[in-house]
Amino acid sequence: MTAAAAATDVVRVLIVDDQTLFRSGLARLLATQPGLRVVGEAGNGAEAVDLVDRLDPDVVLMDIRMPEVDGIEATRRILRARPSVRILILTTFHTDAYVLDALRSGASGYVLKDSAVEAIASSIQAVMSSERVVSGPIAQRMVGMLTGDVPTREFYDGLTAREVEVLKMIASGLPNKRIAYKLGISEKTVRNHISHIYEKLEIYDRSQAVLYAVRKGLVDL
Amino acid sequence: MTAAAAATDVVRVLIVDDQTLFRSGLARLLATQPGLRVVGEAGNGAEAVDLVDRLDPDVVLMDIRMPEVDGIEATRRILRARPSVRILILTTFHTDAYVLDALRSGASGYVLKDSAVEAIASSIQAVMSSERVVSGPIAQRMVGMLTGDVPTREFYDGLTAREVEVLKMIASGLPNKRIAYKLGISEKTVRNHISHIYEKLEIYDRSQAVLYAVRKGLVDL
DNA sequence: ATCGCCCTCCCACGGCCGTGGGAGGTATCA
DNA sequence: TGATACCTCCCACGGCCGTGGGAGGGCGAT
Repeated sequence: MTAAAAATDVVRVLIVDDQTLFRSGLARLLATQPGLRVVGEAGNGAEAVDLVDRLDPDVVLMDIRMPEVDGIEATRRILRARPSVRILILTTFHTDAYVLDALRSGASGYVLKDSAVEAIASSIQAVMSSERVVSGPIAQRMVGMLTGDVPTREFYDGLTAREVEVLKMIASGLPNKRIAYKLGISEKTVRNHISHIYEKLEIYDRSQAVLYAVRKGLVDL
Repeated sequence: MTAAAAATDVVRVLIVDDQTLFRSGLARLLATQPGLRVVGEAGNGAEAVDLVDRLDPDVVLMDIRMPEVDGIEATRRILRARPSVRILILTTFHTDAYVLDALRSGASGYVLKDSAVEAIASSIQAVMSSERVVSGPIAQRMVGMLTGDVPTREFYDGLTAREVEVLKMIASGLPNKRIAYKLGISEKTVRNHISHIYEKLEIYDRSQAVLYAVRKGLVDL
């Protein structure tokens, strides 16, 4: 199947992004690149899953943040149905927490939206032949987090999984009491976690924690 | 001058956006639209000012959030040098506080990035002939805020200017004490403002205020 | 001129938040 | 088997935060 695609030497690409302008502009740009053919466009995750099934692309260029079904969930569903499809994440920032989740869900790599077309094109070719592709400075570290057994740590300045969990809730505007209730632990324990978070992030209060979380993409806006 | 452009019946367009992929994709798309010619692209505000001077476009498609010189400052500089140039703001969200500033700085209108090419094209034609152009639901309200004398109010759910000022500081992570100091007022007064803010926004604490501000684009990330 | 809105300031109170230090349990690693 | 790190819980304390109600001055509209 993948051999058939390789035989014709043309990579079939599906573009998924909720911004119409960006999506169709990218389609137009990629059409000029040799060895690529844009076979379709989708505006959300659900549509993407459906189109993959019908169009049988080799590579899916996938935006992460989308209404309804986001890129991560779409990646999971697509790979569950068709493990041979390569998925390449499109993202605006390299400090996006969702990129991690997407890669963990089986995406083959990610590229920044602030790239030249040629970079996208070569990344597509790369994921077709070899392994993972990442662009941006902290790329190596992120890959290490996935291939190596180093969990999520270190990307969040040393926060433990539990602490990240608490931080997310803080950044959703929840008071300590409800965080404690939701996690099924004491409120005192929550406060301990928070103290440790502040220490590691070198901040002083709740508001700055919210800002940190927003910047790291830990919360939906 | 503008008559000359109208005579040749082709609108000269300059595209300004820091995302390379989006920028060149849009250029490619607009090239297919009749009556338009993309004469150049700029990746930041400074470059935009320079290119307007050299390329003499009729309309500038301007992104707001850019590194270095942002779209608002670029709009001001361009219009100061060439008042006849029409500037059309490109934005992702219609709840972007910067859109207001941009329109106040003399931009002729704004369009959402999530639009079809045809919409962009017709908006360009519209600003060439007539007046302001806005897309999206709350469009009318925003225009009213500019043409009418209604200041910034109502866009921020009824917050007064002072309250917005305080909210911005909250959203920067400042404690009440420093907010009071910076504004040269008592800390008690700051607390009063904050209580009013909470009441109007129907929220309960600081964290949610930060989230509101972030969503409204009141703070830089 | 009177009403309403905004900004300013005060007192007092209760609650939430963050810190300090201590302590017990469970993993993993050397 | 220690050592280390994590998660859990406790007590106690001080400070910051948000609310209540009250009050005065300024400014624009009716």
